[in-house]
Amino acid sequence: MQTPTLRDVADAAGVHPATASRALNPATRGLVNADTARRVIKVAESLGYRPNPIARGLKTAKSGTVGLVIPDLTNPLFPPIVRGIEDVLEPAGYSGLIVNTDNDPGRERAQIEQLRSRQVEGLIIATALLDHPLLAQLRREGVLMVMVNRRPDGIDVPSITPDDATGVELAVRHLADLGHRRIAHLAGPLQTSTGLVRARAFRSAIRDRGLDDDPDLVEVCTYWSEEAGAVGLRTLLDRGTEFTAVVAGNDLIALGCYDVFAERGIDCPSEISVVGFNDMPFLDKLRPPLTTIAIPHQQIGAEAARLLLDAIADPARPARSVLLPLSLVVRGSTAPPR
Amino acid sequence: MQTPTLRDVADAAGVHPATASRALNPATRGLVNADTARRVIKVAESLGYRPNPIARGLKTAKSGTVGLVIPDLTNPLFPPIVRGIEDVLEPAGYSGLIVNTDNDPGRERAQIEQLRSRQVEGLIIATALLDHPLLAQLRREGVLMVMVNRRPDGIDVPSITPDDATGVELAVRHLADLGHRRIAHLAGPLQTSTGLVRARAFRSAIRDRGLDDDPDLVEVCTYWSEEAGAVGLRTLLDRGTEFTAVVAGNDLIALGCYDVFAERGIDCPSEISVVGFNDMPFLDKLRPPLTTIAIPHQQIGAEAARLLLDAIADPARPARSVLLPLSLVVRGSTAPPR
DNA sequence: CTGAAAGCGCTAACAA
DNA sequence: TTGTTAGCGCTTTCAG
Repeated sequence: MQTPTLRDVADAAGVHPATASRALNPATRGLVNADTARRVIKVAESLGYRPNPIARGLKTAKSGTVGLVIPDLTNPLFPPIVRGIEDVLEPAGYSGLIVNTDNDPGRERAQIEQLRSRQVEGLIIATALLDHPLLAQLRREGVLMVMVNRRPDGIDVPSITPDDATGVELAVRHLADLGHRRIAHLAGPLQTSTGLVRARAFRSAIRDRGLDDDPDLVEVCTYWSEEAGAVGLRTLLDRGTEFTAVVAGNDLIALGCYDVFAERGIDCPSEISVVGFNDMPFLDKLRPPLTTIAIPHQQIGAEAARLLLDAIADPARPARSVLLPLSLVVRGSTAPPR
Repeated sequence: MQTPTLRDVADAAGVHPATASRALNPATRGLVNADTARRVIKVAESLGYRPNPIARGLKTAKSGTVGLVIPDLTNPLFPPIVRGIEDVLEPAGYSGLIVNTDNDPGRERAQIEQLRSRQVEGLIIATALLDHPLLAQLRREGVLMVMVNRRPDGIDVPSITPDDATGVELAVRHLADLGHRRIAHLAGPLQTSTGLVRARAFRSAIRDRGLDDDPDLVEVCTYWSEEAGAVGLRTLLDRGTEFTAVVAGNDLIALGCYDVFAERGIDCPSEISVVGFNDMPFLDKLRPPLTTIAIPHQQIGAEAARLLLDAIADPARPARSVLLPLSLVVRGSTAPPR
């Protein structure tokens, strides 16, 4: 026999399907005679009954799924976020549908379309969403959304982002405490909100501490990649500006610095200290282990899921946004200047 | 107006919903007058009609989803696999529902239960599934499955696994070619099929090439972890057995070796060469960059998804199993013995 | 080639 | 407290 339906349970328990439905649903169980309920539940168990959420969804217009829109699961940034999301979705009876957009606006659009047709109840969006109009349109159509890692400006969507400014501040303070006065910044692309926020935070952290605020100490990388980081550091070095430490826009950019160190025979940390950003896995295995700012990715995911679940429960509730605190992880790539 | 239904389209096109359904479904479009079909399609487009897979699923008993059962998305092994899976699922109109089991048999059982109630059409299983009976039961109940990274013995389920034996062979050959004669093996836990297969392959590769086949050269690690790898190497070293190279059960174990090298002032590769297994991300950033065996994780995922899709299309087709070839990535941790 | 009718499994009024 | 009825959006016989 195939998996039993509600009808089978009802028949076996000698009640009407509607009664069985009420008995089996904790929310409506109160409407049913306790004995009957018990009996129905027992029968359901013995039959191995499993409710069919699809059928339920058809009726209630709730699918019990949410869409997770990420650029690329292969980017080490995202697995912990997704894990955090799943961890709160699951106990709530929800499942996440993951799509990878590779940051291609066309795919993004198509994938979101897909998700919507699958009747997801909301979207957790971790992509850059270059196609800003899409965001606005989704909002207009009443699609529930939470943005991760990115605060959409000019549009009222709940978001959950790391407190990048304070993170940069942490890095600068750490270096200043070690005695560095001339600290460089290899910024990420300024079109990305992260790149911009961090670069701005860097300048103000430098100024706040009265360190050398020299525009030549900032170099903008064209991508968030090792290659771009290497290019950036080379430019900085070739410019002849003096500096004893660099705050990298993220860990990948810091990794690019390592390449340049090897290539030019520069010793880290004795000649140049480096601080990364993100705390990717295995950074502690590098020589030297990379000092970096840790982002609580999993919590970010968890928080995002909570926000979305809240929005689903009460769509009218105003959009909250959360800023998550970061922490400094001191390893071997930073030391006092010599 | 809410998202339009098939009825809306039919009304607007002046046809019966059934006709609209036929026109919109490529598979049944032939049953309909070409002109009518065109008209319906046009109307559907202009209305922004999106079919509701849930409703369709209710009727056809197909959900368009498959379950992905993995231990922990946070383990760098799995993201590429999942990505590979998604990449073939998506164009086929399927979505993957991911669950993390943390290798807890109870959770695994519950999660699979969950997936089944969500009417997944099949399961891609990447966990150890310690609870072997569960596997057998699922088979018995006709659940379509594909195993990843693990060949279930004694049970007829399609699987897609890396060709570990040849991988180990590759590593041993590489070291032998460099001139090593006494090669050690830090095996992964022998209760895991991977650990066992690799350890066996090691012995036979050694014998095949006429190298020193000394049981003292093999040490079994209790986990697939750095810590266990470090412990293993220390044991090997303390035993006093001579060796100039080690084949690690996986990259994490190799990383553990790096720790011991640092701790005992051993130079790699001049004193001891190391080969890892897996080619995790960022291995090229280590000092020295780790030579390792690369597993085509993404292809594994893609292949697994294809297998499952095939099984869904034709459940009667006999279980195929695929062995994927590995490759050697030579980096800086291997050199001729001195 | 198209329409009518029924039903997938479940839930939500409404009535009894 | 329980049963009746209807219907979510779609597909699929079966007629016409």
